[in-house]
Amino acid sequence: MNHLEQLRYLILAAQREGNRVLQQELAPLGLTPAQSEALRILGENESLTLTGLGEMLVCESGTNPSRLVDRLVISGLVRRNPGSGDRRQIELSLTESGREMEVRVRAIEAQLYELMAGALPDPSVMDMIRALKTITAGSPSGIALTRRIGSATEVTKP
Amino acid sequence: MNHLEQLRYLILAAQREGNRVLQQELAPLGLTPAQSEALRILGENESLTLTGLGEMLVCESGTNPSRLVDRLVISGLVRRNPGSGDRRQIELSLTESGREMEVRVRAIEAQLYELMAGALPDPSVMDMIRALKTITAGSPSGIALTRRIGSATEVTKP
DNA sequence: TGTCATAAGATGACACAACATACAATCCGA
DNA sequence: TCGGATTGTATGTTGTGTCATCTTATGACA
Repeated sequence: MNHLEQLRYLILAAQREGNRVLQQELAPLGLTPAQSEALRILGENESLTLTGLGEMLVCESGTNPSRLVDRLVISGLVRRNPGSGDRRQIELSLTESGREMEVRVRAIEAQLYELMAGALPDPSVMDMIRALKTITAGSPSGIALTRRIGSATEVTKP
Repeated sequence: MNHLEQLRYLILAAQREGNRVLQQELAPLGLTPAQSEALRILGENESLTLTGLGEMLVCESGTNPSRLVDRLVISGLVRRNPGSGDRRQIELSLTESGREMEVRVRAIEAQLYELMAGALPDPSVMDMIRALKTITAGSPSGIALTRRIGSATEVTKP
């Protein structure tokens, strides 16, 4: 098996493992990893539209996350508000319960990152980030992530 | 967004992007990436059982790939043979058409690896492999990959 | 040898993930 | 301003991906 093939499968395996761990921790909250990603994004961005959310989701990049939001609405974590202005749009916002859940999600993710920090030395992390950025540059998921990072730094800026 | 969070999403994005490219190339053959992985494994291992195949699949690690095989059988690429010995088992083998398809899949994967080679310098690949191995060590997908690499080297050995 | 735990495979259920299509609201150019 | 293109959302379809459960065959042990 050549090195690049091995790398491809290792990336798949790492993704699966991260998801598996996250899923185990999120299950008691009745959440899936995809739902938690949406919650985090909605926690950081006030009144996104459905398309706006879809453009920041790394999972489900490309299509609109209508059904993902359906389940969050059913769970009482998200509200669909009629768009101000354009009547085709909806504006998404976290409910009170959704905001509480988002805090718990953050704590669970922090646990995962501690686990990763224990397994990976810092410089190795920076190297991987650089390499993976070149791989994903220009791809739908890569663009989604860039948009998301962009919006996150906006929030932390003064 | 902290570095490990970014790494987690980059791994997800890289996996999605690899899948997307592969899917585009495989679609004309009527195959999905998961199906192509199974074909490749069955091409390298004679008369695996369903569980045996499942233990080498990085995608779908954990459960048995009964339904994945269903579709390959329907497409006429794989045969389910009654197990010799244990009557609960089935033994999987590629049909003639399956063997041809597996050759074409190999060519398509080779294209993808050329694409990756163009984007990633060699030492960076080796670094990532080392880092990702530590992340996936002991996980179901990581174990599946180890098993698969093990069986592949067996084949190329004298 | 009878019985009970275990293993292989199939299948039901639910949630993605990616494609396509449908429908209504908006936009834009003649 | 009218009519067609475009956009935002919803939904149908197919194929995973994961968990749970079922059936049958095997194995182990009293």
